[in-house]
Amino acid sequence: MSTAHGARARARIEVTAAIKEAARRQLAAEGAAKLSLRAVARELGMASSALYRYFPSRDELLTALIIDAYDSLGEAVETAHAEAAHAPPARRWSVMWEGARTWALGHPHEYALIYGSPVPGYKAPDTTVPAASRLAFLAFDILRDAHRRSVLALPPLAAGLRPEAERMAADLAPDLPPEVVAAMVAAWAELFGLIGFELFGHFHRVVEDRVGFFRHAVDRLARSVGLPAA
Amino acid sequence: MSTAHGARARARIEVTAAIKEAARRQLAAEGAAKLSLRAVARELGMASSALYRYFPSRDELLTALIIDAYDSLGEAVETAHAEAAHAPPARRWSVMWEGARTWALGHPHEYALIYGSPVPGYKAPDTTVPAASRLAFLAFDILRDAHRRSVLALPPLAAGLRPEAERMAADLAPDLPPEVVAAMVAAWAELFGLIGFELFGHFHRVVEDRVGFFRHAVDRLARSVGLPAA
DNA sequence: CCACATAGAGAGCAGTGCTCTCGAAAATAA
DNA sequence: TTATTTTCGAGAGCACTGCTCTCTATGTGG
Repeated sequence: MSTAHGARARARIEVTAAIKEAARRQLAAEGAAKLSLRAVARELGMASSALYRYFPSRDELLTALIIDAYDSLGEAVETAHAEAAHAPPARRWSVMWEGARTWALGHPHEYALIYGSPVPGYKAPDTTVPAASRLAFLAFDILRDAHRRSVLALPPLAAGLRPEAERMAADLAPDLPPEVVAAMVAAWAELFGLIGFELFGHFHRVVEDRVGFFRHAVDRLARSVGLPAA
Repeated sequence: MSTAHGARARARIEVTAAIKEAARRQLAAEGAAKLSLRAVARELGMASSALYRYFPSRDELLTALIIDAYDSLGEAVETAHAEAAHAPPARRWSVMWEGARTWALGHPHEYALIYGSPVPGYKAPDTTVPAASRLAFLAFDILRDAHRRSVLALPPLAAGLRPEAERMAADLAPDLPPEVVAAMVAAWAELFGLIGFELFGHFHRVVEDRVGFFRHAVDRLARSVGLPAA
């Protein structure tokens, strides 16, 4: 068991959680750039040096918050999707991406942390990969459902890209057609492009009906990955 | 004339340019987070306080760099596009977006500055708008060309989004069909989603053939805005 | 019980953005 | 030309940052 070897181990995970909680509050309020270890320590009433017993550096704390943000997004999307879990694939697709957008609008700084510019130098530690994959897994699950129901069309695929598409399919979803997997990866990036543009102000004075615009794009991208019209 | 009222005014713009140049070097080398006014001053051999005669704050310096980055991107894309200026619209479309991607890969930190997460609090000053619009202008120009040649198809448009599309068209490109304008805005965000994902490492271990993948997406998005196949 | 590992405090270092004052130099007015 | 005002740069200083030490209590495993 990794739980409660004693009062000390228990205290450690409690303090770790408290640090992350305070840091997350600060992150949500001021953004990653202004997240200060000293301020976190101050809020918790402890010396700033003591914080280094739990996180060896500011970047490590940020990495922990990044993983949490991925999980938070994944959980929010899964929750939003749950009530449409038995709906047709196209509907599930819409619901999941609208869930993603809603989470992003509600957690702009967390979103910026994971899908904006990488904060420190350049490392995206491999530890973030599993948390980051939750969304993609759900999307592939929806596509698999459509495939099973034989309502999944094959998106066009340039001949030159076929080997790459087959490689991606083998890695990500061997039971789906390569055309679909390649289209899905593109749609994935494009959807976060839409969300990011809205969130970071690039639609300022350009798009007014944000909800309608996003919904329309989600629909179009659904067809681009082979899903039938909603 | 705003030029050279005297040696003083001339010196001022020279020093201003030198500051921006040093700052840009530091930005390209270390990223926006590590851009330090004191380091810039040190590099120029002047007191850090003297720098405040030229830029009232670090954020103002960053804003200046943001505008420069937009201009740099716009110029790079226009230059790349120039040699295909008389090619068919679909070819011009491909060339311009590949130019955008190339610039982004060559200037990752500048790209992060303008299309990544907004750096300070949240303001995207209106002064950045004209520089930021150069790309969109070029894209609309290409679409206008296709429209004039009668090779521009009408993308599908949900009935509910028509008013919004008409509003966008009136604002951005009154001589283009609303369906095209709406599709173009979406494609614009989606293309930067693709570029950003590649640049920020989200395609790590997912997409290998980055060039082919991007090219394919650009082609697909060309058709999504009504351009004929290349 | 005791040696050991651990958590926390406090001081301190090098760095940051930014503000202030003060002297020199340039531009302008008389 | 002389006098005045504006501008520029330097230096000191403030409050803050991340991070590294050393030192002292305090739980923990043998």
